[in-house]
Amino acid sequence: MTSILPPDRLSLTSLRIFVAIAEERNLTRAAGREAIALSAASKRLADLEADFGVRLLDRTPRGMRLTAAGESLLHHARRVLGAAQDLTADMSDFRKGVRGHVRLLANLSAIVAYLPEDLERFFLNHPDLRVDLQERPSLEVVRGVEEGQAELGICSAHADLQGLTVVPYKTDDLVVVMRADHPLAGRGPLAFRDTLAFDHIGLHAESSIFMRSQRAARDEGMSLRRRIHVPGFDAVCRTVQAGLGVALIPAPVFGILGSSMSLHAEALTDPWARREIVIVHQSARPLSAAAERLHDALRRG
Amino acid sequence: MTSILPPDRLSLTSLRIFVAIAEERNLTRAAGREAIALSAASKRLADLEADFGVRLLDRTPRGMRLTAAGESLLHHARRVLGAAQDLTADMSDFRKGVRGHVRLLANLSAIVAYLPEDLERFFLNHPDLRVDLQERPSLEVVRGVEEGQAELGICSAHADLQGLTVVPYKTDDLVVVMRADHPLAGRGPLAFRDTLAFDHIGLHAESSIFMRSQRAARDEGMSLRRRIHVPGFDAVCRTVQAGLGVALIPAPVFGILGSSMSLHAEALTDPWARREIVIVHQSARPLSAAAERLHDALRRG
DNA sequence: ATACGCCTTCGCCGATCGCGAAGGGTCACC
DNA sequence: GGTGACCCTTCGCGATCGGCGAAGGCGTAT
Repeated sequence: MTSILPPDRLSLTSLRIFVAIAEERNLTRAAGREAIALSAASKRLADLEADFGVRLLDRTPRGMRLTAAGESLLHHARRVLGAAQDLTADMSDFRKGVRGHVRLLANLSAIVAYLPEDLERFFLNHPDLRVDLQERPSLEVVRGVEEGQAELGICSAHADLQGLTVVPYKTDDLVVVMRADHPLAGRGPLAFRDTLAFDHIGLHAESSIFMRSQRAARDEGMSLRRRIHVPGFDAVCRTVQAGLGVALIPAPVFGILGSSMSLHAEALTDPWARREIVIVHQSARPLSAAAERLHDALRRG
Repeated sequence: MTSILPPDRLSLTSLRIFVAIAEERNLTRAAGREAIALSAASKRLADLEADFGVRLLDRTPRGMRLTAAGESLLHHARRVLGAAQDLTADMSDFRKGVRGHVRLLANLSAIVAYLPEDLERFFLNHPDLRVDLQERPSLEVVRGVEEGQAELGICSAHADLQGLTVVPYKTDDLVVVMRADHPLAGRGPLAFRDTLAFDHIGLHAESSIFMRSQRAARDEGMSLRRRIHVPGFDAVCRTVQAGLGVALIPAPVFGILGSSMSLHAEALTDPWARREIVIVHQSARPLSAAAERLHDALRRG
């Protein structure tokens, strides 16, 4: 039974140097890049191999080549170093006077439409707090909060929310954006059905807007003509501007992006176009002081 | 401009000890637990605080209490140490003779229905390879492969697969499971519509089976009566057995779980009940030798 | 007041780490 | 087939780091 060597004997410096060697495939260059003597780098590598009992690189006359074990270590080392990097970055914030940190997951609509102003106001009142905001599709927001990756989540209300505390955040309405010269422009509020004759520009396939509209198309007994998926509402709008089709976006997003691009929007009359956006957190664990503040601020926002 | 201190000055040992202190909220006990002298633990903690320039714990006469910065560090430290743990575990495999490691993401259906036998056969031919298998909903399988978290993915074919190389893996058919005394039992192949009068037991909301059947319900102009979501097909079957409703599961899964639970299954006639399951990987990056082997084995499986 | 629990500081010693120098391969080019 | 250009490894030395136990400060309990 070879006991797994405790993570102790492992040094982040060695990992960093290993990554450099693996990337450069050349000890000399790697040592230069890491500002360390060639001999020291060599020793660290040899020690790693000795500790793990595994050859990590095949030495060739003109450099080094990763073994399978080396490939695996490279992958893991990057993860470890990335996590360490995040750690120091956060600590550095605290040193600069930050007094609290909240991890927040939110869907793209919320990030584009509502969070900027709400967070701005929040930071005015709490300059000493910081928010780590990550974009996720609504379903993954829920998962992330359940798993404790983040304390707070913002997502559309239709995910499976049991075990979480839910408070309403915003209500938003989807609108149809199109070029000003589009046949549908100026016709007033539209039924989703009316848009099905045209190509739709969508976010990535996990987005709740896309899933929703696809379902709605089925409900109409038709299928959604989606010509392209692009990342981000700005890309959606530019694509619409290019005349590739129409798109569904939250009304506030149109207010931000659409006007400056001289696009046109019509309201959508279907009931599902009104979406409830909520704030969620684990019911079991109490919120940190910082998260509590943010939660309050968003709820009142 | 305070430069972020490089991850170098960070020692995994210090992090481990910090975690112990934070958990025990008592230096003496933490030092005992980590088998280190009290003085050494104290010094490591002091050094951490000095390096980060931040107070991590408030000293009270009866122990220690985490500050906000300490809470944050605890979170990060756990991540870093977890990653380091994974690293050493994998390296330990290699030392024991493993010659390759493949990270594989798959949806639950594949994991339950097909992978066990295919992997068994694979390991017979390749006892020196190892597979890290993680369950994800199909959409996240795709994301994981795109982001390089795993080399190979197995998912249903309907996700957005551009940029990935796709080969067919299996075709499976969904069946309706129910208790033997259920009204629908023994009526022969069913249309999904016929099941809508009864409660449905579902996997978590991200599962493609659930999303699919919900869409199908809409297509029928009805809504799915879902009484409960449970994690895992075994839980689904037990819930069905308890008489809480019917459920859709892949036919092979019924073969494995259903019979021993004296459940009954009927085929589903709707065309969407036949699902294509595929193997995907990044087209851009070449597969490692080990992944190549697994890919071949699964494809032929 | 005394004793106890909890943390910090200090001085000493052994282990670790980095550096430069020396060494030994392979390949390319005369 | 020598010679030089690379590329990596090994070795010995000095500096630094990290651990240990002893001594000390501080608050609380008795």
